[in-house]
Amino acid sequence: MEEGSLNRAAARLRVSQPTLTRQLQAIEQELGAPLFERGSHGVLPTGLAHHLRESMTPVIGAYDRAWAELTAHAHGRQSQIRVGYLGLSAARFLTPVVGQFREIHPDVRLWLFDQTPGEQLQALRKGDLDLALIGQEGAMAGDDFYQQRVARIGVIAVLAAGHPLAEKDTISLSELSTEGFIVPAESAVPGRKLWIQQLCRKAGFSPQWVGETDSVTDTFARIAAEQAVSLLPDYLLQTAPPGITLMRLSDRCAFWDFTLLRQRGRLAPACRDLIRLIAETAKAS
Amino acid sequence: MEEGSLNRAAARLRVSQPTLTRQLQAIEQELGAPLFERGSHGVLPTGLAHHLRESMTPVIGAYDRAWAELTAHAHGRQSQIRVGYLGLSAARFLTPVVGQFREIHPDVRLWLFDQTPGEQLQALRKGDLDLALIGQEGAMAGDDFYQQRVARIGVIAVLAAGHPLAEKDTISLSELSTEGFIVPAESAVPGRKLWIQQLCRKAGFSPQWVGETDSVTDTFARIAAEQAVSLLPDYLLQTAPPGITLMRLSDRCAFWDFTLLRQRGRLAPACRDLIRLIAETAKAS
DNA sequence: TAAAAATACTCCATAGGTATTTTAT
DNA sequence: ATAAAATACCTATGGAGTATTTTTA
Repeated sequence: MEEGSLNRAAARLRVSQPTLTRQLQAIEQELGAPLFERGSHGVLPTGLAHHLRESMTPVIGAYDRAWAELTAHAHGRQSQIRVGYLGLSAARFLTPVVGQFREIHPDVRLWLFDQTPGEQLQALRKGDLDLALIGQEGAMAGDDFYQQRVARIGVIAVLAAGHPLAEKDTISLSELSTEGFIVPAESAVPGRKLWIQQLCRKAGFSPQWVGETDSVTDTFARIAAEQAVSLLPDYLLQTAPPGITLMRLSDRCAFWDFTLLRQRGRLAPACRDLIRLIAETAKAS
Repeated sequence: MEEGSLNRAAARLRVSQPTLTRQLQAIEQELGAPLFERGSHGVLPTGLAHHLRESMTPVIGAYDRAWAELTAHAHGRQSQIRVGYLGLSAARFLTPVVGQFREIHPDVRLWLFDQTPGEQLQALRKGDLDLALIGQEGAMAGDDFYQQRVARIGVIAVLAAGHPLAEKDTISLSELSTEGFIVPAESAVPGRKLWIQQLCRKAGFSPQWVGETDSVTDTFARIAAEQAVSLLPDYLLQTAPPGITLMRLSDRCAFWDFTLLRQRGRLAPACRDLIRLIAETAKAS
């Protein structure tokens, strides 16, 4: 269209004139109507040619931009990192890190998403997250993602305030062997039930399940109401609501691992730095 | 990504597994980073693969929609017709046609653009119009577009109200041979000057130019001020402002052709119908 | 008749298939 | 040991080039 001549256009495109003729004929045949009218003066565009240019130019532009973004990403120059975290817990590691990271990589945008472990895993699987700061539940991800332990923390027992054991100074896991356990639903906190099960087995008993809940709040409510018990990582120690007693377990083998999951594939420098900062902060705390 | 296995994906895509492996390797090499991690369990997508899908899906969608629109157009099923017209004149032909057209093709959207002849030609060249309802200026388009005469109308002389000739009952072109002519600029009304020149030559003289203007209003103003003259198509007969006298020329060979220009290429049925309606209306008037 | 596009014909690159090997669990 | 991906090797199609013919102003 710009040259008005297949010969000139072919020269500009570095192909021979017959080649361009054939390419044009192929498109015209596929479309079912001519794109140019030919004459001894050259070629003149039809209305269809104008429409083709009008509608395809933005598509090609979008493709080029997308491809450029992809190659940049592939070469480790990514413009954003999306991190999922568990509001109640990870803020402890994450908050101080954000500022440090911004200093090292001011041009990389950091997105933080406060999500339940279940949501984090789902987001990782959809590709909506690059990193997930997840708890013990990370083990559930199996080999779907790269894992790295960030910190190992203690375990607390959740008891109704009026529970006999709540009077004691310390508590060990085996003392809970006859209690009824309540766990969050698998969809909300995948692997929590399994983790409790494994802890109890190490303590020599098998837990007795009396119910599933949808949230931490709900768990507390039912424990208070039904005199049941549960186990939690100890970052929740300060959050006991009225009617609930939280007690650190004395067992040395009872722990909870803070895990960082990341998308498979090459690790971009910016992402590597972020992970390093998080790990250092976690180790220090 | 959906199958989690090159074998299954290859089966779904109706190609062999080695073919898919090679295609994947080609893209990975071009990108510079792997899209999948391979194992004896199948393949698992990297973050890059998620990004690729995320960014390319809308591009492919846009391409498919654009191509569908183009093939529809190529097969004569166009969803719109864009018509440029000269407000002062073409409304006469166009207004009654719009309603009739809507009855025949209720699904085809009609866009009407009030433009000067110069703008119309430019829009046609850019592909922004499908049809242009243009005056004598259409002849200037040469062979760039398909032409069709719609109506042949008379010519009027433009005189200052106090001009000696303005007193007469009729006027012929040859009586203007000693007058000074004013024409709109070539950019605004291409070919107007040439048309007047040819008319005068038929009447046996060569016009004397005394100026160029930017618009019809401007032309009237300068004619009134400088006692100059000009020629116009007779659809402007009723529009004489104060201080200006418009008189129909008696010469039978002085006429002005109303021309319809259309984009090159196949004529869609809807467009053909529209042109037919315009031609019929013009003939009747 | 001259400029431009279309065709004829040839060649080679590449995409695809089959058979086989390598790898990882 | 088995399932899955990678490789080796071969074939055929299609895209590109050169030389030539056809077309039209």
